Amino acid sequence: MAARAGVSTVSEANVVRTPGQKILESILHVDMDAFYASVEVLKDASLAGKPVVVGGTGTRGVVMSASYEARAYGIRNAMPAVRARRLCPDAVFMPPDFESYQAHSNRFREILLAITPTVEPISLDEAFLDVSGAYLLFGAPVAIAEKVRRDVRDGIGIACSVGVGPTKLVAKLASRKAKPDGLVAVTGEDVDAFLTPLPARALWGVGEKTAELLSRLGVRTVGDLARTPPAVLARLVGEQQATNLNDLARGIDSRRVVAYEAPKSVSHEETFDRDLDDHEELLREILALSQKVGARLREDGYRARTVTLKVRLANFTTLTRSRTTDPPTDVAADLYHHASEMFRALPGARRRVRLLGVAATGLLAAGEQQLALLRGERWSDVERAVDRIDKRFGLGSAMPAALLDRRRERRGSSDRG
DNA sequence: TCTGGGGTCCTAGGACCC
DNA sequence: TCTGGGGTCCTAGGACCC
Repeated sequence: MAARAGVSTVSEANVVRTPGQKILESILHVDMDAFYASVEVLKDASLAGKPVVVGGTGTRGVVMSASYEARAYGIRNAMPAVRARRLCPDAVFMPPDFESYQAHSNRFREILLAITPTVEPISLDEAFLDVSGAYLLFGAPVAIAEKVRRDVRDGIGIACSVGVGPTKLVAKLASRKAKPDGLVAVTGEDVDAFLTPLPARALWGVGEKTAELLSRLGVRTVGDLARTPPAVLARLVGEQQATNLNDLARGIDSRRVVAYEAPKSVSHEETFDRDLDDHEELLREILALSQKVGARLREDGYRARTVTLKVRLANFTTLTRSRTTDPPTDVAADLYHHASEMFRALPGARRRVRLLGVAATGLLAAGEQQLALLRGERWSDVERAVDRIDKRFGLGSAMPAALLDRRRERRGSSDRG
């Protein structure tokens, strides 16, 4: 892997403009390589050089991260675990350790913030940087990209790949090309040549379904897409998406790097090891999910206007039901009240359920709250007290009596909490 | 091959209001 | 009597991203 480092680097001379001229290629996309798997190797050095897979330890898991040694066997992210096992029976399968990933991610963010405040985290292991204001301190974008790679490797011990470009899309695609452990910079005049040959699937917003629709039109590459009139595209994918795709394909992407955006929803869901059909058991799961969502809302200081229940049946069909509440709430008892009512109202009782989820949307920050908190105050106080107990004695120290059975049932099973 | 969990965004129809 | 137009909100479903 190390042998590939820096292979595709475009020389700095291509990027720097004469003084006074704007440096256009100032967006960096930084992406740590095989992040979860790399953290597991840091935690246990004996895993180094082995095929390591995070996820897929349960009966229904998918691969969440695979080391490059595992990828050599054809193992990919989001692949069902059973298939990954078949491809490489000797791979080490690890359950995810999100606390550790979060800690390494915080460190990652600190390293990036030491370069510029304009850091937009995309996930735990990935971020955009706008370094147009960092020239005097750290030099041209490509020099900064090299510094980021050094700092991340020295500070965390994990390799990362960096893409440099004039837009988010180009920077993102450049970092993908740079993987693993590399750096690719694309200048403004090279954007067309860079984008045109890529498969349409590479673009943001083109997934499996859209790629299939496009291929029926004979559209396979980004270049094909750029040549397709938006009106033709619109019949397939809708007005908005058509304009969006046509712009991206021609290198037009005006999205800025935004350091912080308020969350729009908070949710928890769980796929069960086996399909459930017992009504009481399902209601207990809905209560447990409501508890988690409520705790998150209070911790982050939001109240939700809308509660959504998600139910995936054994045959994978997915139903959602949502309800807008007045006043907004951060109280788990309220979330449960609505979610359980919506569950009971579903047609066709006694169906086998594969997954349940509870989501809170229409979030209002504490500052935006009206004074209309007349209902729910009592429960809110109770749950705040539970939050304090959890903080002192660990999550789950205090819980509704209805959940005690659930906890006992799960002890000693696959549940590690 | 048999499909996780956390999110964002879009579409489309219906209700409701002016 | 047989039918407006626009705006906004709500709900259900689905594609997509990491």
